[in-house]
Amino acid sequence: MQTKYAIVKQAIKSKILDGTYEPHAKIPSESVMMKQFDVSRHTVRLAIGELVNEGWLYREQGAGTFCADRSKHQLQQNGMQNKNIAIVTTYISDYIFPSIIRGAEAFLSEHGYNVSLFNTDNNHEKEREYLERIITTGFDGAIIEPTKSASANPNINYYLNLERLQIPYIMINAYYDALEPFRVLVDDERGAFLQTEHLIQQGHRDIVGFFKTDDMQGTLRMKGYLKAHRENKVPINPKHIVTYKTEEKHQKPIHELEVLLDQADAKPTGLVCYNDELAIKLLDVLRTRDMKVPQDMSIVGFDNSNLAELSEVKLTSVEHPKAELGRAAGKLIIDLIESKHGKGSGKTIDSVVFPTELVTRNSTQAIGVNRLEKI
Amino acid sequence: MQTKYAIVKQAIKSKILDGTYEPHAKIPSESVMMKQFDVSRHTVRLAIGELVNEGWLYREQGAGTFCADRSKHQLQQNGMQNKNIAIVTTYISDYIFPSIIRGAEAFLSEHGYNVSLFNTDNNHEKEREYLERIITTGFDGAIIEPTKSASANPNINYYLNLERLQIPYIMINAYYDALEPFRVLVDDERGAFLQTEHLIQQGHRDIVGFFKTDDMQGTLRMKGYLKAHRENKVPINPKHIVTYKTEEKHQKPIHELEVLLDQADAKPTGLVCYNDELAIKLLDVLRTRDMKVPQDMSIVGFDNSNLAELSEVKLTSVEHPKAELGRAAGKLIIDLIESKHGKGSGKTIDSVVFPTELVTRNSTQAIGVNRLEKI
DNA sequence: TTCCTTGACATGTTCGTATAAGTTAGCATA
DNA sequence: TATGCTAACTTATACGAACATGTCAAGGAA
Repeated sequence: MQTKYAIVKQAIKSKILDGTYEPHAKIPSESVMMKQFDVSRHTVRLAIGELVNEGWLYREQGAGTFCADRSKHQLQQNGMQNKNIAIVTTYISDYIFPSIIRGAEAFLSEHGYNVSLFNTDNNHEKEREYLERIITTGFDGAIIEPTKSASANPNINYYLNLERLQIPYIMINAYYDALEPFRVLVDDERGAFLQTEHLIQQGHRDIVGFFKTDDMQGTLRMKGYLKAHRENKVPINPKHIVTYKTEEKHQKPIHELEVLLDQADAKPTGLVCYNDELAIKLLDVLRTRDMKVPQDMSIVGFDNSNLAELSEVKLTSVEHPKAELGRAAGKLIIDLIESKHGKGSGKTIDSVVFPTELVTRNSTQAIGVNRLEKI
Repeated sequence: MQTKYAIVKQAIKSKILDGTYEPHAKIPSESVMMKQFDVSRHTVRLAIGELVNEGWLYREQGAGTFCADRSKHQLQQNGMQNKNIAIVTTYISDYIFPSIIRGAEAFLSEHGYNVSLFNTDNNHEKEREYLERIITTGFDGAIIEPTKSASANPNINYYLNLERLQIPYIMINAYYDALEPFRVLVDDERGAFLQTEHLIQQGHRDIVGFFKTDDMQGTLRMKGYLKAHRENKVPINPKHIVTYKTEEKHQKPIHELEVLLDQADAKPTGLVCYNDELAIKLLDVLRTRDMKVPQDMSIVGFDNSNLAELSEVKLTSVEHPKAELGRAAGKLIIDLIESKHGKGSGKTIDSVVFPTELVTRNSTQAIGVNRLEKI
């Protein structure tokens, strides 16, 4: 879509889908749109004309153009009679996401639902596009991993419109606080608390924490890291907190670690990592400097992914239920859909928070042992 | 009807109905009509535009406007409401499959298709269940990774039924020979040939090949392994071919390697692996025996997955296009769907075979170096 | 109060013009 | 003969202007 009329058309359609224009409400006149979009009337008419043809709007000469009421026809118009559920995630092919999706797919398939996948690349624009598609295609429910969950979401109207249209949705891994959605999560704060306390109990004092802070998980994990220090009365060196955004994940943490290793004072002896993916990357940095893990440095990962056991250094990590989380999400969305139809009215439906526990392997070591070996 | 564009519209419609304009015949160009009816081009376009919307005509930029074939119009109304494509794979969450799916999802999403996922767990029963679902739900096309592609498929009737119902499908990674489907593949035989020849050229003679032989890829890769020996006139020790089935992948190859390492004669110096996943597992076996890679043993993987660079030993491996393969599959199925509706009738549609190449890293070494270091 | 006029504003129709982009046939080149 | 390029023709997009026609509510006339 790069033509002007297509842009105008999309803008109008979006406002219909996110509920700005309610059924039978009048939309701005052609001349108003002309100024708004800075295009000629012809272009506006072309855009509106197509939307009228597609049934989104209707015109009344002399009165204006109005939003059509699609709710009555929606069921018949869209051919998907069967049970369909959309899964919207940030990165379907990376890291632990395939396992989560697999868990949900398995459960939903068993119960006769088709699963459609949408990948946002952590991009709000794409998220919006897919929410539009979910509304127009007539899905029965959606499992959504929020995009950039630490910041406010510009698509909040779409979620509210989902509620108005009675399409159940749940969020996994994180959620937008303002919506208070049903959700399936891991106890991230507690997980990071365990990561950090594990190192503190082994005598580490200079512990660097690496956190991706554009999503909710990262900020909660940072909170857990801080809490572990506070409760154990270990002072925190502000330099030892490294935050980064998704776009920076390939460079910034690596660079920051190298800076920290180069400095003379308060050299870190332990690393708390946002996830295993990062831990493996940092491991590579240490390898190039001939630092041995765990003798010279302890590392704790998060998610207990398959990466944790692949390398010669098996990572101590925090368990992430992955497939079970996916299953739980599948179960929750089905419960919501069926309770909507009054089938399982007796059930209590609740969000799920998985507890976390530490899986100890050989990437961490008490700091005393470290010293003994050096002597 | 007294407006000018209505008069023009009616005049054109009459000529369609009385047969002056036959189906697929070109109608006079806009500029000709301008003169004929003595109206502006805009008026002509308005008249034609409405007829296009009503399905009487279709326009092709650069070529002209043509009379539609109304006889086929009814078919389209039944099937084509939403654009839905099914992807059926053996293991959606493991290894390189997420990347392949991601590639296909990206391409299909860009082109307005919804992607539904089905996971067979390499199980014919499940495959059958999903094929039924694809037929009954009314998908527009399917991308299928065949289950146990080395053996005959009990669901062949379902595939034939797809053809009868004119639901296009393609196969990826492997295919059932009897069906001769459109397909997107990697040149597996050539890939394994490169793996093996690489070791032979470095002086290795006792090369063990590990192949999963319940799918087509494994049998083709074994063929490439044999061919490389034959063409380079290196005799093959039958003990040095290890075959296994999917269910055995966690035990049998590991066990067989240990047996081979324990025996006295013809000790292997190189390992050709079915894929990187196996290579990493075998690497762990060598670690427990304190054998060093590549000094004591050379290993070649297949697929150039992300596993290849994670460990301290970076794997030499054969490139697998993964995401590009997914994209190509997406493109192929869209071409098939659209050619069915007569849109891109001119295109030539063909299966795709990606060439393979070896990516050399430090898991392989010339055998001469090996001996020198030992002395 | 009721009815009618009227002006503001909405969409509907029609003209004109310009540039962009895709298709095709035929010409020129190898 | 085959290939590549160009020119001519087609529809696609976009701007601007003018006038027609239908709606509606405010305000004056009956």
